[in-house]
Amino acid sequence: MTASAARADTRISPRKRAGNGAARRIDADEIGLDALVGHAGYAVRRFQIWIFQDFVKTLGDVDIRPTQYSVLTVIGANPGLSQMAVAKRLGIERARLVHLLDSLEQRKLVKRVKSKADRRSHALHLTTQGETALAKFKRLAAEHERHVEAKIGKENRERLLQILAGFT
Amino acid sequence: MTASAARADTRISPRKRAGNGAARRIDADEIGLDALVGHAGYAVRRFQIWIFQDFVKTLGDVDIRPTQYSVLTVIGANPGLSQMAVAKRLGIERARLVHLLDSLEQRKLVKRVKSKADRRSHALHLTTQGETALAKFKRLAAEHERHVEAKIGKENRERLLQILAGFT
DNA sequence: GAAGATTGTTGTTGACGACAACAATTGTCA
DNA sequence: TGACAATTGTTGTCGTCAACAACAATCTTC
Repeated sequence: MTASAARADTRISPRKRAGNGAARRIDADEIGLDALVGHAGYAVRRFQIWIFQDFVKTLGDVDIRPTQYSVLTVIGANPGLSQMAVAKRLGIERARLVHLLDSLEQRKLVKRVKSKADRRSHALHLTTQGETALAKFKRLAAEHERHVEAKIGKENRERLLQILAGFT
Repeated sequence: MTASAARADTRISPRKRAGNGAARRIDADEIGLDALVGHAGYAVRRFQIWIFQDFVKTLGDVDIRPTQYSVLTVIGANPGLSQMAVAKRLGIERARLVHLLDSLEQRKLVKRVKSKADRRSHALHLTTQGETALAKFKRLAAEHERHVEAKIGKENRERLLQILAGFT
């Protein structure tokens, strides 16, 4: 590929010409993205930021972040799992999970039970307090999910989940 | 919502029962996620991690990360933009953009030109070297995009871009 | 001309992914 | 059985990234 062939994508958009010294004020929404549009990664990143912020805001009162929620959900659905198993399932490094569990255990939502079968590992359980708390978190998470629906549309959300089902 | 109603989602899956002391070995792919499946944010996060890693790997030889690529693309398509304009357009904090541009300027891909019109701001331009480099980056990014197609399917990728078009 | 807003910069904080090293324990296999 | 390799939880470091806060220089507005 030659430089002139590349220049076809790189050429500045015709509707403006800022020049070297900057001329007039330019709004963010009139700046061309060119090749950036059409990149799945960029769209996904922006969407991920939006969805993340809405989750944090919606679960703000209970002070639960997405990763913490995923850990609680998996433990709640599979009591007795080891830290390794949870980390593998969620794609979290086991080193990172240590701090997450430290925090959740400090808040009395999770407890680490020394495993009889394998004395290296811990069996993870929700506390009673953790179970009732998780129930509340799930209600708030469902509310957040409705925000997503309102943003991209009900059918689009379901289609999205279907497309990305292989990554869960 | 009562606690018993919540327990319906929280109940452990019937096909295993780890108990409190851990019993047999459990593979990661047989751990139930329950409510986590059906959360758009979780699926998007996992997908975003995958796509990010593939981008970094595919553009590994030229040592360009997704954010750097987006900055170069926007500057290439809109020469003369201020740092504020680029930051706003890409949803990056202007404080963060400073370091990104420091790195790109050090690699002689971008130059900050003192603006005549507004002496507070810098007009951003690609260097000649930066333009030819960006052309190569775009070829590699296109290759990455083909990886995405191979992963989720051509039509699913296009559908995804369509659904998320509002966030770009 | 004074007051307020904007731009680029520096710094801090915290979440997060990646990696390396370590002790305790378990598994393997010669 | 005993030596060696693998696993588990932990600690630590490093770099990326979002979110703030503060600041000097400059522009805008009245």
